[in-house]
Amino acid sequence: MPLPRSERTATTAVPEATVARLPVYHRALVALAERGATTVSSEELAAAVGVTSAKLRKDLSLLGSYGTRGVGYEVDYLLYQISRELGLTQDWPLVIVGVGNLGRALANYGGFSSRGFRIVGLLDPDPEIVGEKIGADFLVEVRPLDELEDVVTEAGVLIGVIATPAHAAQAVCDRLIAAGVRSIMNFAPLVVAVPPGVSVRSVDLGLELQVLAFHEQRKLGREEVRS
Amino acid sequence: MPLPRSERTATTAVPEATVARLPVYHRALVALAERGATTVSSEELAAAVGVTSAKLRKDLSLLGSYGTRGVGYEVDYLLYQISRELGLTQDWPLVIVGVGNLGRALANYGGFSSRGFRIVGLLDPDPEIVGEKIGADFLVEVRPLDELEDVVTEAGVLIGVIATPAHAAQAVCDRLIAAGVRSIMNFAPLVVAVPPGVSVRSVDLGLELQVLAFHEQRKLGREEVRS
DNA sequence: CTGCATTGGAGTACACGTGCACAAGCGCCT
DNA sequence: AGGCGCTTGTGCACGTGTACTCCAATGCAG
Repeated sequence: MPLPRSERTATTAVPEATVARLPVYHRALVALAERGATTVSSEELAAAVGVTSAKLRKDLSLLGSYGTRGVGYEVDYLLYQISRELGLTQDWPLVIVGVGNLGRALANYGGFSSRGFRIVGLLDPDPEIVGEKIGADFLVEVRPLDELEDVVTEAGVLIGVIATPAHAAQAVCDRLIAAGVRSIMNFAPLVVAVPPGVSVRSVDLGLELQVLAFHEQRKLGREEVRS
Repeated sequence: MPLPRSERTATTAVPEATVARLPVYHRALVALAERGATTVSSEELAAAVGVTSAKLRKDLSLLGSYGTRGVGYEVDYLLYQISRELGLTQDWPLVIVGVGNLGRALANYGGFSSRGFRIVGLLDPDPEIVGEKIGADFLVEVRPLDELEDVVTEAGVLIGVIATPAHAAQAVCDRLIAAGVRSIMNFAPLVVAVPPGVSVRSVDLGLELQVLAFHEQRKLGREEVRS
């Protein structure tokens, strides 16, 4: 939704709204594959992810004509195609800056490695944390914040995760970009400024709750009126 | 975007897209207030949150005509109005189910209490974790999962947070709703099914990264073509 | 091999959200 | 007291995304 117009590649033009849904399809397909399903109809898959079947078909048709009429989509094949489109078939090294509670949660989150994301660096300024080994599978050692540029350069990191307090976020963001990172995942509760060409996605945990509170308040208001 | 049409209240009709931006405005205004600003123009505030000034003004005008022409918006006053609209002026008790890394991160997240959210229950099935005291300010004790219904009922909890593994999420969700919860914040990587009238917001950490990977792959593809 | 039922894919109409531009209103300065 | 400049608020047109409908392709059964 941010994403300046110029950024939108004209090559195959997949709408942003569709891109946002592709990972959801991917997730649902993985679940189906684990359950042993070989084929799935647009109707079934749509129900599983909570969209209409028409939307699902339109989304998938943007990627190509995978799927056979009269039968549906072959789970494995579709899964591969979506993975390829999302870039999940290749290896994405990433760094996480800030090893607080959230940083640890991210480092321990199992859903990364299975999707091609590999944590190659954990960085924190606190000397007490530096040296600590974190992560369930790959034991990654926390390194001092000063080595940020080294880690990024050595491993060719293109994606950086900011899990620092708000006051440190912008500085970290600038350093990441200067070192060569071009996609930022920001968990700090502020809008980070980036030069054009750099993608940012922000997730603010408190922000999501506020949206829920808004709807909840509306529900309460309506009930009062009704009574 | 999910949200069935019938759900959209006709009372004052604030578009969903605007609701999603209000917390961002709120956040920026808090930062401005801390910096000592008394008034702010739509241009300034828009720049701070990364939207156009027209969009910002239109959003704010939906709430009412706060702000004086020729001057701008009074920070404190606008902050109060947005807070009220979002329901941040009242107290929202909430429970967090699943005290893993993410659950801890949420429990320790400082941004909740200042926005009216109060964690009244931490629940986990693991006996080793039960009894542990978590949280920086309010020391909340982890209680066994069986007491979910008790906690929800006693404190009148309307908002529930699911921070469990995927396989446990749907069952927890059902129990929360049965106990009286009407808004679900879901961090488990799956789409939870809920009856109509219940709001759900899902945040999948891995999902966001996949969107970034998609854009990054597009950038790489374009560079290859160019060279 | 033929007919039928099923299902993906394309085309179309509509609604929502966005950006632009202008008018209305407030405060300040002369 | 009056005009001038600044900023808000809003009507309108545009583009994007979504929902709906139709059609043809395809597998399966007889």
